[in-house]
Amino acid sequence: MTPKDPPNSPRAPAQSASISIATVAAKAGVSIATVSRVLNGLSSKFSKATQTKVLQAVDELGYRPTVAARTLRSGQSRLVALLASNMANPSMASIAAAAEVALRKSGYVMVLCDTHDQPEQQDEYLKEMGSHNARAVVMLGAVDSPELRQLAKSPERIVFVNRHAPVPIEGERFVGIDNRQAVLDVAQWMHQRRQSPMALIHGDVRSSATRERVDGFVAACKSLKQALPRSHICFTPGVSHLEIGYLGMKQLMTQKKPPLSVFCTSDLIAYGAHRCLHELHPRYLPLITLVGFDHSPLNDWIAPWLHGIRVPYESYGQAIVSALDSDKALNLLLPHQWVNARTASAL
Amino acid sequence: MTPKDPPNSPRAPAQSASISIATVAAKAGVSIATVSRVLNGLSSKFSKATQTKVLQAVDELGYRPTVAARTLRSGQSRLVALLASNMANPSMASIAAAAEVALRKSGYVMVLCDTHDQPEQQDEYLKEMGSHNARAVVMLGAVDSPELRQLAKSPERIVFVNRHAPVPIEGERFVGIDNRQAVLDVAQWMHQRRQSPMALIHGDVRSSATRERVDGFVAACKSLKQALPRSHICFTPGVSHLEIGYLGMKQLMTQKKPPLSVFCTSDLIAYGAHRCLHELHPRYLPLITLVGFDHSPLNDWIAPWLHGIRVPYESYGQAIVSALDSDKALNLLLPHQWVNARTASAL
DNA sequence: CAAAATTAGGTAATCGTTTTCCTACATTCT
DNA sequence: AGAATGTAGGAAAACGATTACCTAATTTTG
Repeated sequence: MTPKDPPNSPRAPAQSASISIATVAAKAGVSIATVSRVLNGLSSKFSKATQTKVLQAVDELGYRPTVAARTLRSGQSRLVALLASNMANPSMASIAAAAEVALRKSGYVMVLCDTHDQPEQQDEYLKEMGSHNARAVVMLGAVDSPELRQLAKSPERIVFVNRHAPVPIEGERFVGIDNRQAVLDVAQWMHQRRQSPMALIHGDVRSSATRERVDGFVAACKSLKQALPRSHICFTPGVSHLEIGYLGMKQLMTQKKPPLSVFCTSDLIAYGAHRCLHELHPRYLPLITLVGFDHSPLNDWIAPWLHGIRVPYESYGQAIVSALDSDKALNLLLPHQWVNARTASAL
Repeated sequence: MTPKDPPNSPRAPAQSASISIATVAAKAGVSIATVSRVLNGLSSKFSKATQTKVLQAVDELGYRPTVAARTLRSGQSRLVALLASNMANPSMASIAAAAEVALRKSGYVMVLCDTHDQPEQQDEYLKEMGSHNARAVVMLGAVDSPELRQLAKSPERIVFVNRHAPVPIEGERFVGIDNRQAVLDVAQWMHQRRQSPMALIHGDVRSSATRERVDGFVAACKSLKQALPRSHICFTPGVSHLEIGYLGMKQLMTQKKPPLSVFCTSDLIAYGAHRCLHELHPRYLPLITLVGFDHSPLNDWIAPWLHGIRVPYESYGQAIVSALDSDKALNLLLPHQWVNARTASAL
């Protein structure tokens, strides 16, 4: 037997005098349970005097509850995962930034994940968040996947942003804008300018947001009796939005009558279209009106030639929190806004 | 005594058949401890046969360990916090995206926090991450604060990116580029073009990265015998980089001899300078060479007129992980690159 | 004024892991 | 052959909170 106990008993890994709820309880002269109740605001369970004592002890010790213990016991955490389909897109980054601030203000902690629009990645993250007991998942561009369908059974734990759920789910919490109204605004504005022919370059319609914009724009043109031939609707699958814009514009310029105004379903597409004109058809640059969709704050600085719909990304944060805390289905459509280009001619 | 036990024992809150390590142990016919050992790769503690049994049970049940329990017991988590000083800056967003991918690949989970460059916010986040037992904190633009000094005592738990620690700390893990060499490259390039006079618009020098760029550029000019009068060095405190650029350029254009080439210590500053020229002095636009610093991928599309240093943000992710896993101080300087503007004249 | 209800707070079980002891063989060394 | 070492795995003690249950004192009610 070796009962000799060396002076340094390295039982705790590296626990430098970690203060737990027990420390607080001892200092305040109450039980652990009482401390917990005070901290969780379980009123009618403690007196004013006790509360003061406890809070003072907490303050003096600089105590903060261990998240892991709380999560383990209660089965709930303050973690909220934001699954974005593509963080390279500035509009997603804007939403992520806004969400982070708003979630933080409501006491949540945001975990950022980039799914790259791939179901496998998305599932991996969803599982991961499950084992973290995440309070909820904010889907910023969801794709269909097994885990998502599984999770959809508790819709209060998902918020869909911009893009609707890939399969209809009951009790969906949604945050976005009224795409159909927005593209109607666009079509009317373009129609009034009488810059025919018009054209459309769009992204992948598997995204509900893009689908709404495309369908809505086509329908609006029809109802305005504004021509929009098939040849003037462009989409290139499998490439980035920037390239979709570039290739789309390139194709449009081969038409007999090149368009005088082009609606792009995202700003990135419009950037691409602009680059194409700039590189290949600089003389057309001042003649062709480009209309985008998103209008990130950076546009004013680096794309002053771009008209478009401004999506109020800065208010998405609060909206996401509202959707999260809602106890029933919610379809939160935030107000969009038409924005004229700052410079008349293309830069 | 009340030994009557009603059929429904609602002890567990809402635990819909949650499978724990015990479930796996039962299914595999081994003890809980063994399952844990297999899962954690504690070899020489189980046989090949047992391993197979356990892994099969895990697979069949789709078991995933509860993170909270693991964290609580071991005192360590896989959480890594990324504290960014300003997520609205695209270069920060790039780094965040790259870091997320690399951290994920190494089994970490990234939590994103925006400190807005404020010490109080930073401290709040640092405390929060403490109570989450975060494995480490990645400081993307640190400011001095009490908690940071506290945390600096365990330097293996911090990685500084781009901006060095506000106070010198022993064993600092750093990831960035060689700013002095980069601005030397810039100065030489500008000098060779003989587009005098030259000017400099810079950001807040409280950031070590900016300070290195400013000092380095001034020193390089001196050693090249290239004039750079005081009046051609601009900085406006308290506003965004975009505005720093705008106001700086505006001021420069009031000089007797306006500069023909301007170095901006960040791309955003260059954007601002460009907007100023475009709005107020369009005729100078083709004459003045703008040089930026960062060169986000978007530049090729929307700022083809901009020269500058390309910072390899996409490789920051791996570098951050290396710094994190390093057992000693580390100063990781990634290779930068000079990039010419894609278009000769300003767009 | 007795019964009922409310308030205040302590005790101990519990969440799901990891990890420290053990024990029991099997193998290798002297 | 006996001792030492190594391998395989079980039992049970943590980790630090939350919360169900209980008791006792106080207040309200009929």
